[in-house]
Amino acid sequence: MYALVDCNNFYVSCERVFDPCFRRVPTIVLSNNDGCAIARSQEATDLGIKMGDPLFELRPLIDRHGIQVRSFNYTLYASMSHRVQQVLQLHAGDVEIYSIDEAFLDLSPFMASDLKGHGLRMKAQVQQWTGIPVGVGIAHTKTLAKAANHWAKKHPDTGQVHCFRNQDEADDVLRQQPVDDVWGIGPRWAAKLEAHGIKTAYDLSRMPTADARKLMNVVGERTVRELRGERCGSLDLEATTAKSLVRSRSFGNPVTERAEMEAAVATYAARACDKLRHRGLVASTFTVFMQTSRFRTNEPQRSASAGFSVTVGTSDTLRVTAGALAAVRSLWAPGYRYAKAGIMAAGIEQADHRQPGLFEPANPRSDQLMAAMDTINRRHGRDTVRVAAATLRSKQGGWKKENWKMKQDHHSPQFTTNWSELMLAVA
DNA sequence: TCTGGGGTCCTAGGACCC
DNA sequence: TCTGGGGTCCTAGGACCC
Repeated sequence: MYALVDCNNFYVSCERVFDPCFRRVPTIVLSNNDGCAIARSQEATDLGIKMGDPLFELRPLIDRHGIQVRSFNYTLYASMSHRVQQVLQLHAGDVEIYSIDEAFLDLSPFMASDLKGHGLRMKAQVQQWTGIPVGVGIAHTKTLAKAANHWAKKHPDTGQVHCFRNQDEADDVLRQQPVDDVWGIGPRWAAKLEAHGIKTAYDLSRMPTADARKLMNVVGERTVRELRGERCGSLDLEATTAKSLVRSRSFGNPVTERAEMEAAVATYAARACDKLRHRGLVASTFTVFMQTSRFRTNEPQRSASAGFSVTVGTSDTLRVTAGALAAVRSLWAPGYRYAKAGIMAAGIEQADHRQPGLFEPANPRSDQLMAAMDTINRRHGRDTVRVAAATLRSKQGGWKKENWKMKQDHHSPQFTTNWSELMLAVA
């Protein structure tokens, strides 16, 4: 049997652990750039706030109800996620970390015990040790465990833990679950399925596999089989290296000057290279993209991308920045208000497995330079040394304000990872 | 005025190989 | 009059996830 454990309103819950006075106050956490609400407390959901609602539309509601607002604090959430994972390890054979707030557990070592009771004890311990509330779904396939979890969250009488002991118990719930709530069924497929008269998860589970394959693809077919209790996926325990890596941000203010775009893209290129080196990886294809805001429909729109490849994988910030800047210059078209840009790295492989080029000898000086830069920045803080292209000089010779940088006006402290931001108790 | 970021997998079609 | 069979790799587009 598998358990799917998922944290309730995870980002909001993280904020509340360290801000207990706001436990009953409606609270939202914003996306990067303070753009829209991506996590809501139950009280905020009850006020009608939806996932993805833009902040500026919520202003009146925020003022009227004293809604607590927080900027995205990834460092805090990642740290809390790690704590939750450590507790889960104690209650499972194997644990697959599925996302920052979800994990699949192998419960086979506990099959002799009452699994619902096991789930309740696990939930209580996560709550007590980390302060994070979780929901638990238990079933014999991953897709059904997701469905059980969904049910548990919607029905408080379950204690937020629900177990399908057999297929009949699963079917009872699937009959009441809309098809678009099924894990793996997104809005497009849901619309197609509903057009074919398939409205509930149970309807979907009864669909002939050949039809499922035709209407969706092999992924959709697997979902149908899993709903019937046929196991198609097991726990994914291997730490695979990512196949691509993206660094991109929406701008705090629209970018209209090429120099600003160059500084922004150079910054993202450096961040992407930092990440590659941190993971011991190199990449051979880089794609730079820039786009206007699709929401500003009365303005001219543009979305453009251009890339470059290297024969031997690299994570050298200088080299990638040079290529990225050339891409920006080739793509740049004036007269637009750009809202976002970024860089994608692909063709990723382990740095120490990289295939050397016949005409391109290894460059130890590049590795040494990057290592020195990383050491300095680790000790003295990010960007202590950086590529000049990532900065803007004013005419007076000083640094120019970086208007493109994202907004974060409601940032909470890094309670768990930064000595200078620890909570202070005054007796 | 203001609307997130970072991933994965599958399929079809085209180019190429022997 | 008649012109093969069996592959791989790459890319773009479309779907999904959190």
